[in-house]
Amino acid sequence: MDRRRVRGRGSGALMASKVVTIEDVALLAKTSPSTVSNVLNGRLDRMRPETQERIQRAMAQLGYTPNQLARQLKTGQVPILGLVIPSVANPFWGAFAQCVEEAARGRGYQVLFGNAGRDPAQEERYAESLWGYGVRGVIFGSSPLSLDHVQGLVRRGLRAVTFDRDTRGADRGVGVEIDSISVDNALGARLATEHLLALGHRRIGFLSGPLRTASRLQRLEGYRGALRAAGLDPHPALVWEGLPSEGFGDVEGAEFGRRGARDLLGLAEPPTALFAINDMYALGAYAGARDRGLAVPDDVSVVGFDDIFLAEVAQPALTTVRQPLREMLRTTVTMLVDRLEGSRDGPADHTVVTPELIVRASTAAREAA
Amino acid sequence: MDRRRVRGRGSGALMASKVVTIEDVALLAKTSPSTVSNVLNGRLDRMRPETQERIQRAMAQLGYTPNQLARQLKTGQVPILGLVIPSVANPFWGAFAQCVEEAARGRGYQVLFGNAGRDPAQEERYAESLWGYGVRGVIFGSSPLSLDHVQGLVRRGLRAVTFDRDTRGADRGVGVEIDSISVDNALGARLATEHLLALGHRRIGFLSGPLRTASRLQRLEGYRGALRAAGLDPHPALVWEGLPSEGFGDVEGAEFGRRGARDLLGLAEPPTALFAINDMYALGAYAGARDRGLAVPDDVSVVGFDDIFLAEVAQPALTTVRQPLREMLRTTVTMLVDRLEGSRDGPADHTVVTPELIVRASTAAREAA
DNA sequence: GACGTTTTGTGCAACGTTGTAGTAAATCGA
DNA sequence: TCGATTTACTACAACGTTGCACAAAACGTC
Repeated sequence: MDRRRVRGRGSGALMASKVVTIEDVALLAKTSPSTVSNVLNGRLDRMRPETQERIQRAMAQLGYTPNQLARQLKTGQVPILGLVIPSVANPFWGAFAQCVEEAARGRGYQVLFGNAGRDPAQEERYAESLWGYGVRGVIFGSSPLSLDHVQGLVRRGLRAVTFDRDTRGADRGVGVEIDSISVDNALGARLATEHLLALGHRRIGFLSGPLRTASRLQRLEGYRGALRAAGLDPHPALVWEGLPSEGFGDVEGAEFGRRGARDLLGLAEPPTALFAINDMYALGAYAGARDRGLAVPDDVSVVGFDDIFLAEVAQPALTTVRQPLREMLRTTVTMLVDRLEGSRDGPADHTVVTPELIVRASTAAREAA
Repeated sequence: MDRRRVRGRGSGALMASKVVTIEDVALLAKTSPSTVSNVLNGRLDRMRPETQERIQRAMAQLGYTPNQLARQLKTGQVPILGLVIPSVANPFWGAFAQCVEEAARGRGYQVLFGNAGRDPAQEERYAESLWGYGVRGVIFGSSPLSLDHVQGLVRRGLRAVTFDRDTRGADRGVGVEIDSISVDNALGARLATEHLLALGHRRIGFLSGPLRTASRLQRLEGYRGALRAAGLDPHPALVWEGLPSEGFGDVEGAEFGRRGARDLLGLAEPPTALFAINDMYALGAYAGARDRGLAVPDDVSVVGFDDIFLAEVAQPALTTVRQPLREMLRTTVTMLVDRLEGSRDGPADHTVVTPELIVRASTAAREAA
């Protein structure tokens, strides 16, 4: 009986499609699958140029594309990096994903991404499924405080790098290797706060969503530290945390910022400046100020964090704390791929990058009221 | 000799990692790989509940994750949808990717995305590599005018849907099945232009990057049609196309919009209103107007296209033509998955969705100058 | 022309999973 | 107690590729 393919049977219901295999190529080129495989893997010294050329022609003629699934079934992994982020719909994470993809492409890897909305269960499901596809390296963008949910996978050999999430504590607990990279969040927040203090502001609001990530807590600390250093008492009422039941504002960051600004500016003694947890919140704060009939920067100064490209285009251009995203992610990808390919080993690396304050038009000296 | 794994050899240099296989589970559960496979595939009627439970326990204990690579080697495909877009860094495409991911998840698929920057060669490389991973369904977001570069793959069985790109012409040429979905671009542009005309504007600029996509040309036609219908002669000088040598402004849309607005508003007879090819351009146009010392909407009205979430937050809130992205992409994913799973067949489907004008604060009646 | 040597090419057993075709064990009817 | 059924489970050959170990030419060399 002819053993050639009979596809599309079974319960799976996925449809048939004709696939050109290495064997078809070998047949047409009058050679063996092994030799074709040798061509694919660059072992050209093991054949006559003439043979190679015949194979190349056959491949082109049949439109052959190697089946990566089968190819990597032997090695057990696949040149894909997993990327777990809260939501690509947020311009910050969009730019993030773009930078990761560029850096990965430079190393011959592709990127499989998932929006996990900072939900540990979702992150875990996601990481599990990546593992199942042979993905052995994952970048976690701003995860929840704990990484327990991926420890199992990491123990089994998953290489991970976290962005904006210091994993030093986690390491000690379980002896597991997780690299991390982040900006010095406390410093960034201090820079922003000191800038506002220098402009004469004394009541400075802190505009954040839920404080359940390491980076947000660090920014809060930086803000408080700067206030204390200036002899001011950080007032809890000026810290806006949203409602605990709600999300992190990853999709609706601007909406959160708007509501928060409206709330803070509606206080009996409203702040004269706002430090937002990120640029989307800050841009939302513009709208919130407008809702209260206040102008930026004349009535309220606003500082953001991240320096997304919208910061410069915004009206007025946003003063913000810049994270050098592209460079950071190049480093991240390098760390990860080096570990995957075995050229780096040893204890986890925790890179901390220095942020920079970019002064634009959204901050002004407090009117001598 | 023990045949258990010896990994990490070979030239590939990809590192070892211990992998739990179906056989390990079978061993621990004192049963056969086949039975474990039956559990995995829900054929529970073929075993005692007790056996099933033993297997479940073994899987949990070993932390077993099925190897999708091997699993799908038989079926030849994988529950992943490919997504080819210009750039995730652009908030529109970010939201786009998010919607696709949500819809795909609802159908049990994941999304592998790539930024192709509208470069046909890049798109082709990308589609090839997706094919190699067993991906049999791809969504193309706003591709170049021609789809020749993926025809080969489509003939081999790739299922594709294009967004914002009518493939009717392509079909006739090669008899290949490509579904498409798009908004009625001409109508959207007409709506926008008529709105501006109704406000009394007579010199209306058309702010676009290179006109090398179907959707952009259609929008231009809609704009021209509306002008003609109002008895006006569309003036070529009012159509800004950027420089042909440059990109499409997918990453730097706002920057393009800013430059274009600056150019148009610097004309001897400047327009009093601008219709931007998309919202990022429109937001950039705000900055361009500001550069010229003009205010929106007092001195210039601006209309965008897409209705990205920033449109509402912007200062002033942007009047724009809304594309119902979420619904469109749900339809797109449904079409694609149905084809993949064989529940839909027949000739290509070309869905055209009706856009809606959302009037906000960036347009105003022309001052009776 | 018999022997090494190099060059060029091939056979085969994996990789982890699936589904069919099968066997073994339990149950049943008479 | 014997065959016939049903139930519970398993053997095995794929899927497309890889890389080692091996084989067959081709080429000296004396």
